[in-house]
Amino acid sequence: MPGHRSYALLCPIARALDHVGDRWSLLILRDLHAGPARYSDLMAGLPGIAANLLSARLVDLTASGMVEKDGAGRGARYRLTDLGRATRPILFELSRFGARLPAPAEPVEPGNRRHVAVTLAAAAERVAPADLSVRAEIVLDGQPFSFVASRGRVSMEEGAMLAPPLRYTGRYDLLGPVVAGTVSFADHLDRDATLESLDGTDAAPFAALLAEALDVIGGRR
Amino acid sequence: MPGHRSYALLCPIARALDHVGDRWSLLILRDLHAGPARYSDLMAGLPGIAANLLSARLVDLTASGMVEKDGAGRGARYRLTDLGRATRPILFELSRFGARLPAPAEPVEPGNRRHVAVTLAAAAERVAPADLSVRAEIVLDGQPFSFVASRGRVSMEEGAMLAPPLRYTGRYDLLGPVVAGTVSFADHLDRDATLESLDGTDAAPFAALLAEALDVIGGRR
DNA sequence: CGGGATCCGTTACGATACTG
DNA sequence: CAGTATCGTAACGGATCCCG
Repeated sequence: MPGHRSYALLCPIARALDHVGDRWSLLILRDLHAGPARYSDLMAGLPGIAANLLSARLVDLTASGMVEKDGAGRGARYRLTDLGRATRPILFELSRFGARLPAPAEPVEPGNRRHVAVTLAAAAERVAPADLSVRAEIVLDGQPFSFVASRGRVSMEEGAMLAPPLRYTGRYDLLGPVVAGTVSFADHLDRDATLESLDGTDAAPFAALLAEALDVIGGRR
Repeated sequence: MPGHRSYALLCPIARALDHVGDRWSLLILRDLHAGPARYSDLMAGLPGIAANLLSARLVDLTASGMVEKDGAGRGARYRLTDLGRATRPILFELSRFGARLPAPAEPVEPGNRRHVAVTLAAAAERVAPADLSVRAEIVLDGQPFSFVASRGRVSMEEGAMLAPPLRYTGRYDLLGPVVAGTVSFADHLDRDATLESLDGTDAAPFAALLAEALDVIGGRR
């Protein structure tokens, strides 16, 4: 709510946009869905944002009760509250819609891969069987995430996993054709990525879950 | 894409926001989900928007392929394309999130009730059995909508229905407590609204669908 | 050096007035 | 009725500076 430029309508959509509709707000939330982050982590994931804007948005989101600040000074971290986590379906649907749109001519490279976490976790949760339990590390362009599915819930947070049973290693840009449906996930695993079992666990259920999640993102399920 | 201030990122969320993230864009789409509308209809549903902004947004949304213009001059109408209709899940999730937030102190009254259509239709579709067929007129604050559920799909468009089998008549503001869960839908029908069968059709399935849809909006399902 | 705050030129927004 | 034109104001974006 910067400068109190509010829609002030009865409609819940307008109310939501009063809190998350400002420029950068949803992208900041997107990054925070990958776990707590420092100011500079967020800067790295949001190419083009001005420092004052990031500050202002973090203040706004905190005032709205969606973000909390842990600590102060050098090691301060921002994390989502429960209300902030409730934005996941919004981000997920934005992601599905965005997948239908043509890619921009000159994409800027973000400095990290945090942005994939929301989309992939939410998509996987749409198709995860309630009786499936998976722990796996996902490494994208060298950046590790810990992926956990359990009782129909899926989370994906930035950071290496302790003793992961499974590990997917690949490049973010090579997932694009899989999402678009022009390359099958099986072919992707053959040619462009690796999926290893580190303790003998069967990798097939995890692979199937990823394949279905990418179908969801691509709008094929 | 006003002034081409684009996020230009690889992330599909950023790509989506490049097309629908500008101020007013999602609220314009929201109104158009209730059916084609003239310029002045949209102005009435968007209190506070400036005329030049509405013009500019309609141009942007048309350029993005989400909106089409029918006719020219006095009777021109704007309508959603298939791509524009694909924004419904985004609006629906925004609506569910907005329902969790405190209502603004001084809500401005919009000049029409078009904004309810997306939310109610999307919510009803979440719970509509595939074998349920319902045609009903919904009149909110005197404004009629035609509500149709069939084969698991639900639509709700502004405008009176031809020979409706059922008719719900009520006030928008009195639905708030039902969404919030403080008043049951049954009590709402008893005290605050009317539900009539105009040709002997059983109103119960329609009532049950509405009740469940309001639960969905309120986050209880 | 990370985590911001300050300053300033540019861009978008919002209100009103005006035109076909 | 359906917009366009104008203009003051507010927000954004980049750079620089400050503070621990």
